[in-house]
Amino acid sequence: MPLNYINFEHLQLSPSTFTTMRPSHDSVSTTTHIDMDQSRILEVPSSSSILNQYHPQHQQSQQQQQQQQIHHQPLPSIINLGNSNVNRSNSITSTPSPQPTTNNNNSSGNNNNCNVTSLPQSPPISFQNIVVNDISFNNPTTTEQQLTSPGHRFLINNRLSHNDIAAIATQHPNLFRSQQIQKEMLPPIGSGSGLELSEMQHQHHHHQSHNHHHQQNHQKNNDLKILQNDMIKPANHHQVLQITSDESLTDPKKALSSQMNDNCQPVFGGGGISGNGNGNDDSDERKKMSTSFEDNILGLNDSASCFSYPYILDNEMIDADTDTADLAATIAENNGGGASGGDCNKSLLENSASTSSSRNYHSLQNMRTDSISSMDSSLDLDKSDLEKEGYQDNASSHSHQSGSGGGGGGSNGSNLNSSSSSGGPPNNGSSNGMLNANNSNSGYITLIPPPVGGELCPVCGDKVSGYHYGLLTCESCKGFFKRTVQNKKVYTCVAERNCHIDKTQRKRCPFCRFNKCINVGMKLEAVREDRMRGGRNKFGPMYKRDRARKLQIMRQRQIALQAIRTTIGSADIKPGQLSPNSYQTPYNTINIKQEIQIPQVSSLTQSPDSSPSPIAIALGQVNPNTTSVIPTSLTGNGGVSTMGTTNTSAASLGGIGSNSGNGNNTYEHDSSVSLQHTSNSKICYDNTNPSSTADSMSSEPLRVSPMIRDFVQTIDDREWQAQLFDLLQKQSYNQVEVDLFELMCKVLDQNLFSQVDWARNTVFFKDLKVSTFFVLFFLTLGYTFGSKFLIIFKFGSVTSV
DNA sequence: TTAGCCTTGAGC
DNA sequence: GCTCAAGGCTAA
Repeated sequence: MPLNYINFEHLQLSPSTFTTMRPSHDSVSTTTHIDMDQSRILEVPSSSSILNQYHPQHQQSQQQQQQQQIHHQPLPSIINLGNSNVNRSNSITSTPSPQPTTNNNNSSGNNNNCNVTSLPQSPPISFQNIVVNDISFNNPTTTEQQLTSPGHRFLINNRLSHNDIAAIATQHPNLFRSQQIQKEMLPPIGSGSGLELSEMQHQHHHHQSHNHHHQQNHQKNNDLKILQNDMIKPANHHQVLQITSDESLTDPKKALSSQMNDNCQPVFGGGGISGNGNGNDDSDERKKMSTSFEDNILGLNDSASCFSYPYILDNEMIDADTDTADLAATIAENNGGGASGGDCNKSLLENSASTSSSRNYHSLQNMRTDSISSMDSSLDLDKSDLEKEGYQDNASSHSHQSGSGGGGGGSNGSNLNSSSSSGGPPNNGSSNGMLNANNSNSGYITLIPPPVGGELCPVCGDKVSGYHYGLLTCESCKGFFKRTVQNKKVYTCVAERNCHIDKTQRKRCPFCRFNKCINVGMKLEAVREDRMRGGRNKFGPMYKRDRARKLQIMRQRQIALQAIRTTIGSADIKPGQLSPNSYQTPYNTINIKQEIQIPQVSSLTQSPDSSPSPIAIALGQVNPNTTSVIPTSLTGNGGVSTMGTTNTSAASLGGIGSNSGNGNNTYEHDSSVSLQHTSNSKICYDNTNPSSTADSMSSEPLRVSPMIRDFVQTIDDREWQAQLFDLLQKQSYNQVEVDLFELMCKVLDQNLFSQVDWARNTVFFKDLKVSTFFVLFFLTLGYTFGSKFLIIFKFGSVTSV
């Protein structure tokens, strides 16, 4: 029996949609209007919101007044798009949280996370929630309708605590060479970049009826509505929504430039909202679930029926991300290729959050070269391979074993979860989750899997209990998400909608919690409209691939790390020298950790691991609002031009510079953000048009941080430098923030696998057993790459090498 | 309302 | 038959 899903595609706007729950306390509330004609978000007192709904003229009048009031304001962050399907004569009204009137630090652990808080003029950096704008893609076939789908912005919860950052700054001064950056890197307690969701408008769509069961359980709740448009209210009092021009819609770079302006804040306003009177009879008004990317491409289309739902979120972009990742995985698998580098063992990081399911994979895909492919194919182990070597997919078996008797030994002793669960730091050596160098006769290299139980919920940091609604979450967030969606609950944040959500505070602000759920990738459509129990849904294959992907990524990274270890010698690198004491993890904890903690981020062309890291953001490499690379320029010779700074968000974030010193930035080349324009049923992907990337790359100046620049400049190997440049160019085009360590790992991986591939096919090695081959190879590699490793560790603030 | 545990059932 | 991600139940 097909499962039924909530369909977010077809929404109807009705007065009831705009009914909202008022805050429990008496506070000032405002209403955000999105005037699709004027491309503005306006805020008026909420008391008029309903009136506006029934009296458009009144609303229009108010809008005009508001516009007059705010016209003097410089255009702030421009992010969102309306849906072309929406009758633009309709003004959409939402009731955001009350405007703060008093100052109350609410994210430092006090018990009231929703106290009214004043809005700072320039919100400080928060590493709790970072708005990441998704990257658009250059697809000339994208229709306007597709392009006017929700703006694709994301929040990533990188979960670097303030203490983390402080520790990093202390122990890795090289990462914080700029005093300004250091200053910015230490966010004031209680600060937080708000999170805002882009939303879209939908028209009510005629429903398709589907036969289904369990209709008796439908909850026909016409009163409770989730006004996710609450989320769209910018932190700034006078945010302006701008419907991006057609030009910007079709050109991600121009879209970017249209979205950035001098008043960029860590929080952006959202776009249009959708409403649904929800007067639908669920039994009759079934809707065909929107065709997801996976449905179209991967043939996973379920004949799901859905009911309309009053809130529209950016879930489809998350779908797109995941699905794209799936596609990428599929393509890679079909090509016999895999990925280089990849994730590290998550359980190394006791405090890490859950892993992005596909993030690293994408980066690996970007890294892949032909020379890697053959090697990848040899390393591309499927689940059966892993199990053959003693690995078990603990996501499914919850059994963690080291294979082949290597590592820490025993059936469970070597997995990192054991060390993690014991409260102590992970073991060093082969049992610490890195590659187990035990080369069995089969040629497989034993790896130690990342236990699901060791991962943390990306929403609250609690223990993950499994895949729930699209990603690994804890049981409580699963239930919370389910209750919210099923019951169409309306939440209101009485603070700034950027409440910190963790295990201890997750109850305090359901609005922000749900917001976070959405932004980390929980999928609304995974909640069954018909409440049917049991069974599987369409995400099953995605979960499966995600697991396999993680295993593969982890494995490849471990191989690379093992190469480093073999080359340099593990005795020379002590974990304590490589990571903050607070984590006691080997290798570059900072980057690995951040990489792990960044949850699913939607992307079509960018790799998920391209999400800006907190370090990078703090370093000014990216604009957390826009995923933009701070527009320093790197030429092929490593030249940098840092132009004048302005009061852009980048500058406010300690950015190195901007591309314009006139204070009137257009960010013409700072093409970090564009809206990922999709619609539920018409998702446009450009995976088949690599030329567009190449074309743009050739004309696009390279923008990287000074640290990256220095790194590249330091390399004396021209070939290697060229490779780096190529990578930077690709990532720059793809709006990918270039993380230093990630970059180094990628290059290292690329070189490693290239050399492995080369060596494997040489007359000297090809007849050797795999195990023997690796031993000899790594010895050779150590000689060849020695200097490069030194460079890497030098830049990784490892001074003892 | 939350969150831990239980039941269910499609997919393998 | 097993897995596991859905929804349901219920004590707190």
